[in-house]
Amino acid sequence: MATQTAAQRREAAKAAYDAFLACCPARQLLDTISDKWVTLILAALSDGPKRYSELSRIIAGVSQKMLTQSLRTLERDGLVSRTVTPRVPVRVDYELTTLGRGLQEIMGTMKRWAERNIEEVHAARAAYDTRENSPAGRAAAG
Amino acid sequence: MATQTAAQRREAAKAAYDAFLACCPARQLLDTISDKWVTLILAALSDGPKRYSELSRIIAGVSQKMLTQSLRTLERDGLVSRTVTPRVPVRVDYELTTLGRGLQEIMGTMKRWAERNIEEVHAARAAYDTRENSPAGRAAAG
DNA sequence: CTGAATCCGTGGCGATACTG
DNA sequence: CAGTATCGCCACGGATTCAG
Repeated sequence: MATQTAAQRREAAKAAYDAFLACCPARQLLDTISDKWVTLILAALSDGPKRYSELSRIIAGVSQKMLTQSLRTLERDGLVSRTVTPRVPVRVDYELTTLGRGLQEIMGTMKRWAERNIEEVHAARAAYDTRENSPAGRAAAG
Repeated sequence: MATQTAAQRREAAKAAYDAFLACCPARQLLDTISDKWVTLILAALSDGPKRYSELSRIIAGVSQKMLTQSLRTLERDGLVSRTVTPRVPVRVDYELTTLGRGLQEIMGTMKRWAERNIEEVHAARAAYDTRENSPAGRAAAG
């Protein structure tokens, strides 16, 4: 019998859960597109290839580090392609792959749902924030 | 004109971008569902209402803090409803709202896409990781 | 022009202890 | 049972600097 069932069992369950999540395709997808810069890069590339400096200018608020890092991840995942043209100042173009365009369609679906339902969410937030100050609001009915 | 065009212009652009993103419905949606625990809670509630302790047990790896915090956010956004039954030990049930079920459908769409395409992503990663060690791989064609 | 490497501040998250 | 409050860690992102 384990001397420390409580803490250790919980830890084991957590580890199992993490392992499950690490393998979960949906989780991996979310980890990708939940990145702020990734979504902006995909959007910026939606109307054709762009150079590194173009992306940097279009996305504006992004740091070099995050732009490069995000592009690397996207390239590694096969969502964008990277083309180097070795001129005097080197030129690098990034372009969506077929897989990347497929991902954009998913994001388009999400975008449409969000735009249809965001007002309801905002209304719910407003109602919640109002209710939190009134005492009887959160009491329940038996 | 401005003595510090470079840094300040960049800062202004960043602020404008942040403001835009703060209003972007798709961004808000992603901020919600990109949360690890939120997705698990929504999944756990997909087959009917659950009590706080049930959720805590089902999700296993979650801390009380994050479970409560995530549930509060979901409630505030109108995605789950919270019902308090004031017995001797208080009882609280959480249930998906109509809006929450709508969100689940979106997540189902994402899940299906992820499962269909995850192998291609993994293949791309494997190819990338292999290529990064070979010298000629990332050199370009002019 | 494109990118790698480094330092460092911030905040999210988990663990713990306490309450009604 | 269902939270709330507090603290510490550390991963993430930004700014900066160096390089090909």
